[in-house]
Amino acid sequence: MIRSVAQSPDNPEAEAFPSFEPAPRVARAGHGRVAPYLEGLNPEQRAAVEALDGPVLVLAGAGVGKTRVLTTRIAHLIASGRARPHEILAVTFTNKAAREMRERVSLFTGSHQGMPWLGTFHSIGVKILRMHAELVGLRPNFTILDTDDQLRLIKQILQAENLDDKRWPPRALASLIDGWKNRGLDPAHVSAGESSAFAGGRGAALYAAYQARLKTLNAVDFGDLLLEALRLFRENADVLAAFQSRFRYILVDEYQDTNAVQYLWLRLLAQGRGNVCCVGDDDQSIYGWRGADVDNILRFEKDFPGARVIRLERNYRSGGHILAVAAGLIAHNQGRLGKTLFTDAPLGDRPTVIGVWDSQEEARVVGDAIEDAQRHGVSLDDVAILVRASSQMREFEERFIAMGLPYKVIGGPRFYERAEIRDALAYLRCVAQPDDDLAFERIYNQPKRGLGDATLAILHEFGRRAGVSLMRAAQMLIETEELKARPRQLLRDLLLSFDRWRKAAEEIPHEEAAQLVLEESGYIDMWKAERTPDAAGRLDNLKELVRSMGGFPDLGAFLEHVSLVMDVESADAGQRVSIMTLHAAKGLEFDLVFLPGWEEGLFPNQRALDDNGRAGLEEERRLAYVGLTRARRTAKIYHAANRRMRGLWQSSAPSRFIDELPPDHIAVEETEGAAAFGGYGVSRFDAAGFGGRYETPGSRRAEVFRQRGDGSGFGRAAAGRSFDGKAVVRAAPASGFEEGARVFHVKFGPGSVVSADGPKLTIDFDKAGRKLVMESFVTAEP
DNA sequence: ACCCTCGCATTTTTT
DNA sequence: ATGCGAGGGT
Repeated sequence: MIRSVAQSPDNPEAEAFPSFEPAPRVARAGHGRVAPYLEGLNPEQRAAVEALDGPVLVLAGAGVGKTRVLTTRIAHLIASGRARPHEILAVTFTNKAAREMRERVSLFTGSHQGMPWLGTFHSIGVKILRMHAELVGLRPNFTILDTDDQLRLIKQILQAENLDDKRWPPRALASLIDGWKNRGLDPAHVSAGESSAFAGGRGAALYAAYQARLKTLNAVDFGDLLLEALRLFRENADVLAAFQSRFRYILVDEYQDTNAVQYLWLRLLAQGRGNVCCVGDDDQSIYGWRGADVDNILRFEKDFPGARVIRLERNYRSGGHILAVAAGLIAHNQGRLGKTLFTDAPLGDRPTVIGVWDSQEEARVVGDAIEDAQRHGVSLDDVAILVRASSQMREFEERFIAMGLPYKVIGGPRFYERAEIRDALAYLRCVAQPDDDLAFERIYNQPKRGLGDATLAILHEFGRRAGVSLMRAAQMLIETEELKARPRQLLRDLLLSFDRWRKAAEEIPHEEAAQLVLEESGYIDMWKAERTPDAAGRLDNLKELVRSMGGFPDLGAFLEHVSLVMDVESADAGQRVSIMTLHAAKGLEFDLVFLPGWEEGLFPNQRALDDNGRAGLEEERRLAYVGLTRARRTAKIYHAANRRMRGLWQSSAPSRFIDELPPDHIAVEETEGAAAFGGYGVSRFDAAGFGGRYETPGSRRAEVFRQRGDGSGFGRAAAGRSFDGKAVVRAAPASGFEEGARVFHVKFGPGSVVSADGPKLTIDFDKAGRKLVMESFVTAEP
């Protein structure tokens, strides 16, 4: 609810966030005076900072100063003498969040005092596993496989089992294993029922084979970083006890995103001192599809009896209308902890719902709106387009290129996932860890050096029987007659090179060694010789890779960083509009937010509904909530009556979420294209005998669902009103017009057809000039 | 070893 | 539509 609309001059967030410098001096708390870092917190924030002991759940809605509370809490723990930095465990999900927290904590504590146990779940998992690797059957220098390696390994296992990879795709097994690991299941605990989901009941056995293979490779995948850490604690009470007493205080960020393993792992640790503080927002739980379990946060008070729950509901980001709309929408979800954002800020702009004719018009009007905002002094950096699916991005990109509007796409393919970077890293891995078979396989004939599958098969076979890695197998085989002369020589050359590179790595700075490896191996030359347009970019990436190694003490540290971080910070110059998915937008904020594609099927996404029923719908709704709450000043929602999906045009109904927005807080607009259609086009259809159905979005949706006959559970009456007459949805009549045909358009008058593209006609109108119009608006000239 | 064609899927993504 | 991967042909 909007509690007050008076403008507050002392918005603590607005003042304290951008200007943290100079770093507040850490004063001793508890001398009667309030420690300076506590000043400027609102009462709830302050309660969340000061409730140090016992379990605490901080329900932090969007834009309530969550990060500030977390970092201040850490500062308070240290300043009050409750814990020293190395006695605090602070976990986040993303590297970005960890980095941000580390930076802000260091402003309080002074940069010399690091927080060794502040990091992502995975990085902390690695750290703990390296300390006790042997207890889970690994050597301390184990390698961390990325998804690519993981998949290739699974492929090999399926091949060894003679499974048809058409029928049983490796990807499917990979995601099953991933899911099992997310839920804390090792192969022995996978139920027969679940196991039957793959290769006729062999799922669990294949999982076991995969785990065994990882162990022989001395490797772990991402899931293991959590699962093995859990196993370590479960099977070694002494190790667990040591960590329980080490971590006097535990903080968890984004608790709503935790999965089962993370939860179990945390719970074990928290059972020690009991000082666990989880911060999260059940309304922003949008990662259920990758194992996050909202129930963890919903169950917190049960899991941790006597837990204190603190709600942060004072929002410092958005105007009152935006918050009211977001609140009205999310209120349609059941199973929430319940929390309503409010603000002292003015009501501000009403979120606008805009109906457009099709996705091209959508891109056009969004582009125009951005240019308009730009003219009014809005920086492009403060503008974002948040889409449900990345396939929606293309149309915006095309339009923005055409109009010369600078943009950036957030969350495309990541740096360390590029093929050339993976290849280069594979070389470095082979240098650092000669037994890294997956790395060796990747580069042993890359660039082409005449070593083919046949030789590799021999190495595999020999290595397997001798129980040694591929590199060692190669070393042994070049001494014998097993291999034909030519491959033997080629292999010998390669091994000699690696010996040389390893020596170099010890003697010269590692980035120079890396450069040497990439040059001498012919890898750089391979790309230089390639004359495809993207080769230059790849060479740049390789340069960037080598350059980025400079910041690390040695090759091993660099490789560890890479496997955990998987991305580099990119510095980009100039103002740009951001285009990203709603998922990628979580945690960000913009003055002006565009939310296109609010149509049934796309958003809420049909697949989410089909796969997960009401839970899926509610997660979609949370996604909508996340999108709306990104906006500081203005949110614009679009729905198109027609959209090209998978190559063909489909008509679509406005999203049910639009009906759920509180009508008093939104504004409704429609563009000419949509208006003409819904407006006086209808009577023409009637006259023309098309039997034009005049429908509300709601009735149309009802019909769509009736036809579909699904049971996804959307019987609930729409809470809002519908926007009558705004978007009539109809399939385009089938008949066509010949090129050159004389036609009459309700708005543009007479003209001649130039060309047709499906239901869209390009027409030279006698008076209005050339226009692209929908066929359904024209009739043959009388 | 390379190229071409065919078939297939196509929500969201971190570590 | 489009792009990616596998498989087959040259």
